[in-house]
Parts: sequence; structure tokens; C-alpha cells
Amino acid sequence: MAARQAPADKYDARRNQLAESALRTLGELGYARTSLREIASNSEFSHGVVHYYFDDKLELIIYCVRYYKARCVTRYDEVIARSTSADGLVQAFAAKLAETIRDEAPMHRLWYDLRTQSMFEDSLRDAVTMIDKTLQDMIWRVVSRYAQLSGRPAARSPQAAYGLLDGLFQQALLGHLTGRPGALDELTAQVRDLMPYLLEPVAA
Amino acid sequence: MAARQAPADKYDARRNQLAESALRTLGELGYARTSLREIASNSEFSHGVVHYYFDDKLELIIYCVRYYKARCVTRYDEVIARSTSADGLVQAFAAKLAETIRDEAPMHRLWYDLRTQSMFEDSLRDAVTMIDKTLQDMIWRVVSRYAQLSGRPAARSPQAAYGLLDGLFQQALLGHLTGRPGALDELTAQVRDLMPYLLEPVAA
DNA sequence: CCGAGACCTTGACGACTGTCAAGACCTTGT
DNA sequence: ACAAGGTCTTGACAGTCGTCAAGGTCTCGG
Repeated sequence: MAARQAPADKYDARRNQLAESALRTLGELGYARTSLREIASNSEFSHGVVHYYFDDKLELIIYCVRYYKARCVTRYDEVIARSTSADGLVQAFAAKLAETIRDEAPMHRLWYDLRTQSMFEDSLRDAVTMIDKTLQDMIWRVVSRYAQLSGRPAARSPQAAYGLLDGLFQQALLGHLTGRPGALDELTAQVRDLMPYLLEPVAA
Repeated sequence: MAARQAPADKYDARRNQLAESALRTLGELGYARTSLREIASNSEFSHGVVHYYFDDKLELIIYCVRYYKARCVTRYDEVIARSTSADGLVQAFAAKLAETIRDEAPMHRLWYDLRTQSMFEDSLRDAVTMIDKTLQDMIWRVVSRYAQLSGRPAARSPQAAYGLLDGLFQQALLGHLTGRPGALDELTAQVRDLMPYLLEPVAA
């Protein structure tokens, strides 16, 4: 029960360690075919240890989702901070989107997997809703900064902006994973085209 | 092996009958937790019959995907045929999108589930890619007709148009399933806003 | 009317899953 | 140095899965 010892950090460190193994495995196999034994075998522990640090398979998964969120949430903040012109922001943002597909494709497909699972499994719904909102906020910070640099107000809701960009992103991810050659370049072009639409048109 | 009898139709009819049971079950439970026994128990047959009509679980699933496609492909063609003005088309199209979420949510979440699974499982990839292309064509017929009625050419690629609309659609589906009240109305508003962006701006 | 083959059920198999209890190992305080 | 308790492994459990073989039931041609 109260498993923590003097260094409570160690307990959390182990949980994070297991979460990382779990995320690696989940990103490789997907939610459906990932077993606790597989997760453990991708770590340096045996399969029984999972129930020492997590009550449940579900608790581990949800912990992973939140742990994963902590990494992504600031992904584009540097782009926001560094940009000094509207065009530069759009360029850097589009490039970063393509880059993260190239470098972290397993993580992204895992996210879409979990989000889709939440359409079936109520127990995932809260965690997914929370992280989805966080991603929407992240996108909205980009759009807000873009509006600011352009001197024009945003014309779309945060939901709409997120939905549109997410649709393009997911399509590019799928294309990239199926080996379609120009998938990433198409994404950057599509994003560059889309961004002005998110703001009010220039005054007539 | 050569299981067909004189009326070869009956063999196909049984396959379709099983496909319908499978789609009902898959739409309810999702790909991960749907077993052949569950599919069979949602039909009037026993669990062994599946292997009489399908070699494999995977063959059944893929057959289902293609069977499902046949229904969706013409979903908006009536909207296209009936519309006589650009605004009327947009209105009817947006309403139809919302309607299909309300009436066929399990089928849609199943589609997203299978599409996501194809990011992990190579064996699903071909079937998913084919139906995704079919859906893109379906959307593109709407956009083309919209361009025609507007007297302006389309400004976005078929991929981009499909990706954008699909993003909004998926977000609305998720919102609808999680019980967010205005999810469907937001979708129709977002689609009405988006459609003009898919065409070239009015001449300056 | 009967036998052949299509159609379907039943029951079993090996493999895999999440879960947990029993105990071994190892660190630490005293 | 010894005991206590945190940490981890091992092995087993009940259940479910896909698959398939054996055999029953039904239908129809001869």
C-alpha cells in the first residue's frame, strides 16, 4: 500500500521509467496488442513489477498519457518565442510540424490510437479530453502569436483551428507511415496556405 | 475449399450477413476488444461458422471494411445532385455531415479505429488506403460541384480539402461521443466557414 | 427413399492475457 | 552484524483468444 520509502523521488522515478518503457512499446505495437509482459520485457524489470508501481493496466496507460503530455506541451513554444515576423512564424511552425512527424512518428500514432480508443472506452475519456485540450491550447498560442505579428485578429475559434491543423497533421502522419514520398512537404505547403485563413482578411 | 453451391449468391449473402454482425460488434466494442465469438453471438450463428466463410479473422475484418465502404461512398451524391446554388450546397453538405454523426456514430468511430490500426498493422494498410482514397474522392466531388456553382475554381488540392474537413469531422465526432452539447452545431458552422477557403478568392 | 455433400455446431487445443501471492534479494537503520 | 522492510522475481491462477477437427443436421439429386 504505502510503498514509498524515504526518497519518494525514487518511487516516482521508477514509475517514470516504466512509463517510458510502456510508451516505447505502445508506440511500436499500438494499444490493442501491447501487453504488460511486453512492456516489462522492454524495460530492465520482470513482468510482475508493474503491479508494484501501478494498481492496474489502465492506471499505467493513463499515467503514460499524462507523462507523454508533459513533453509535447511546449513543443512549439520555442518557435513562438523566436519568431519576429508572421511569415517567419508560419515557416518555422510548418517545418516543426513536419519535423516531429519524421522524428516521433510512433508517439504520434500512439496518441491517435489512444484518442480513438477513448471513443470506445469510457475510462480513457477524461485523460484524453484533458490532453486534447492541452494540445488545442498549444495550437492556439501559435495562432495568437501569428495574429499578433500580422496585426490582424484571429477569425476562427481555437477548436476550429486545432481541428483543421490536426486533420492535416494526421493525414500527413498516415502518408508518412505508409511511405508516401511527398507527405511531409505537402503538409508544410498546406499549413502555409491555411494559416492566413485563420485570421480576419486584410481590411478592404 | 470450394464451398460454393449452385446458388453462389447464398455464399456471398452469408458473408455479408456475417460482415453486418461484425460491423455492429466492431462499432460497439472497437477493433481491439472484438472477438470472433462476440461477432458470432451478435449473429444467429455459432462461433465456428466464421472459419467456414472466412479463412482468417483478418480476412473478415478487411471484408468488412470493403463492405462498409460500399455504403458510404454515395452518401453525399444526393446532396450534390439536388443543390442548385453554392450556398444551398454548403448548407445541405454541412447538415448531412452532422446528421451522419448523429445517426451513425459507431460506424464512424470504427472507421477511425481501423485507420489508426493500419498505422501499426501492415496487413490493414492496403484496404484502408483504398477506402481513404474513396472518401477523398467523395469529398472532392462535393468541392468540385461547389466550385462549379460558385463560378470559381478550386484552390486546394483534393488531399488538403479532405484533410481539413476530416479534421473537423473527427473532432465533432469525438465531441459528440463525449456528450459535448454543441459539437454538431459547431461542425456545421465550421464547415460553412471553411468551404469558401477551398476556392480561389473572388477576383480583385 | 437414401446417400452425398453443403452447412453448421460443439468441444477442444495451445497460446496469450491481467492479476496476484509467495518468496528471494538487497538496502538500510540500529 | 542482524533484523526489518522496501524492492523485485518467479510461478501460478482463471479467463479469453484464434483456430481447427470431428461430427451432427439439413437439403437435394438420383
